[in-house]
Amino acid sequence: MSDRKVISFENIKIACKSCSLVTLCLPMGLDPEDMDRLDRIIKRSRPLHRGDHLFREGDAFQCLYIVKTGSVKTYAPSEDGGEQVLGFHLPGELIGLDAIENASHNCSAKVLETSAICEIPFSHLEELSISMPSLQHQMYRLLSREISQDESMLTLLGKNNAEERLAAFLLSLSGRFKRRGFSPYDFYLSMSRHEIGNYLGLAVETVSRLFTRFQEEGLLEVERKHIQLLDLQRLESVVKRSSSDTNQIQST
Amino acid sequence: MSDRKVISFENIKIACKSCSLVTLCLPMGLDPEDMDRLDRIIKRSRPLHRGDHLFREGDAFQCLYIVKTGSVKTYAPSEDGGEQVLGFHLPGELIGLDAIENASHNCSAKVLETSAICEIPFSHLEELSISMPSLQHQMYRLLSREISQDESMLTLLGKNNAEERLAAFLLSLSGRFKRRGFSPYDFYLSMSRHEIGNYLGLAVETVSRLFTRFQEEGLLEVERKHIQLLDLQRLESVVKRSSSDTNQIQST
DNA sequence: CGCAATATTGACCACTCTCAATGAGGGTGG
DNA sequence: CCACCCTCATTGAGAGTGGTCAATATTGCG
Repeated sequence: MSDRKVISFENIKIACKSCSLVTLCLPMGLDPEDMDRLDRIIKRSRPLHRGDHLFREGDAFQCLYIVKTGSVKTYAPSEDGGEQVLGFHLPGELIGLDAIENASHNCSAKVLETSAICEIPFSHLEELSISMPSLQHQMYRLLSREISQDESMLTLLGKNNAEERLAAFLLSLSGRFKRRGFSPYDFYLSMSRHEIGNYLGLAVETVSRLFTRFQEEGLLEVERKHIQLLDLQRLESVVKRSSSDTNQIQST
Repeated sequence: MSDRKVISFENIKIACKSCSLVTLCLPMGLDPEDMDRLDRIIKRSRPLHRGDHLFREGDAFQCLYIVKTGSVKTYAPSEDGGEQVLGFHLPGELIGLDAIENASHNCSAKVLETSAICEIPFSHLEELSISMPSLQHQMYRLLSREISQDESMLTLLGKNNAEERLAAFLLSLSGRFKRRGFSPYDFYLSMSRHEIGNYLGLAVETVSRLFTRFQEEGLLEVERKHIQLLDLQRLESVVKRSSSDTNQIQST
């Protein structure tokens, strides 16, 4: 968040690519030449603005996307105009993995604020991964991680009450900002209360009330989109606390 | 699928393998030789019994598993003895994809009834996929499908009420049985009411009441574990109906 | 400046959970 | 083979969390 200033398209392009490389390669031991091959298939896109779509449900699947700056939400639209928010994607995060199976997107992706996004043509990536076992392995890992994340989200929605969900959500954002070198305590929510509620399976009003309550309890300070987490530890205890569920299944 | 009768271990082994091959290769155009290479890394396991674990949370990740006969549940245990059921796995379905990332399982898998399960050592599979692009592609697809499925589950938990969840659950089972050649109308639930409720984020009592109500409404007939779906169409309409949610987010 | 979208707050209500009691199977041991 | 026990399932009554509806800020944008 600090001193990064996007000056020209060329800068975006360079910054964008290196960011994507980090996401795709971090734990791999790629030699420089492979790195370069990978780099060459990553395309920058022009800066996108609030409301722009990366893709819509039903679009043919061409590319994976990596957020360089800004943020993106993915959501599943329903016939009647409603939607289920599936995720919020911050810098460094990959979008579109759920589209590989039927070669068409089954959710839509919309940018929440002015964002720089890299595109990676999947066919190229796949081809490249044939001759780069470490890239193939990394792809397996990225796909697998997505599954794990969805599973913990299932647990959140299945077992946790409203306050636990919101606390977990804030801690998730906090951790992801931290990992990317931003402040884990002080950040801006690029999504609306409505979208937060939708994502967490809660009504807007519930989200709003909880923000107020958390603030009263000294857990955080929130004003509009700006939020400061004052007590991460206590926030964590909110998540874990009432997981004292009676929903235990006896083994046989 | 029809006349397959498992008589001996040797038969199990053969049936088991071919089943796994179907799962792994169905949409691929594998030549016989590749098919054979793939076949050779698939291992049968001895028949497992109700309550046996395929793996537990924290176990080192070695194998993927494919259900040949029977059924398996995966679940995320929590410290306090509770758990979140993540899925029920029927014949032909793959288990363990979420473990690739950190090479250790982050959920447990327990068989619900006497079951035949195939093991596929992931390291072998991965190695094989290096020289078999179509296998690699199929792996990407399988992983991607898992993500899609989890996402639609997120929508179910986030937006749908109890009756919609149970109806969707039953229809999911129905469809999966049908695809495997079993009756989509008449089957046995190998999981308890408790486990169904846990999976759907509902209390046991709610599940029980809903079964009763669905029965009163003529949607189905249920006795203990045996269930007959009498009106798939009406069941579908139960799922779709009250998705007339007001939780719509205006585009900007 | 005014309208529209977003947030907040309150009152009320409903869906589902919790608690509790009863009933029905299924397995084990006498 | 039956009795007993334990788990699982069902049903009822009451309570609580969170949703719905509605009114009122507040903000942002044209």
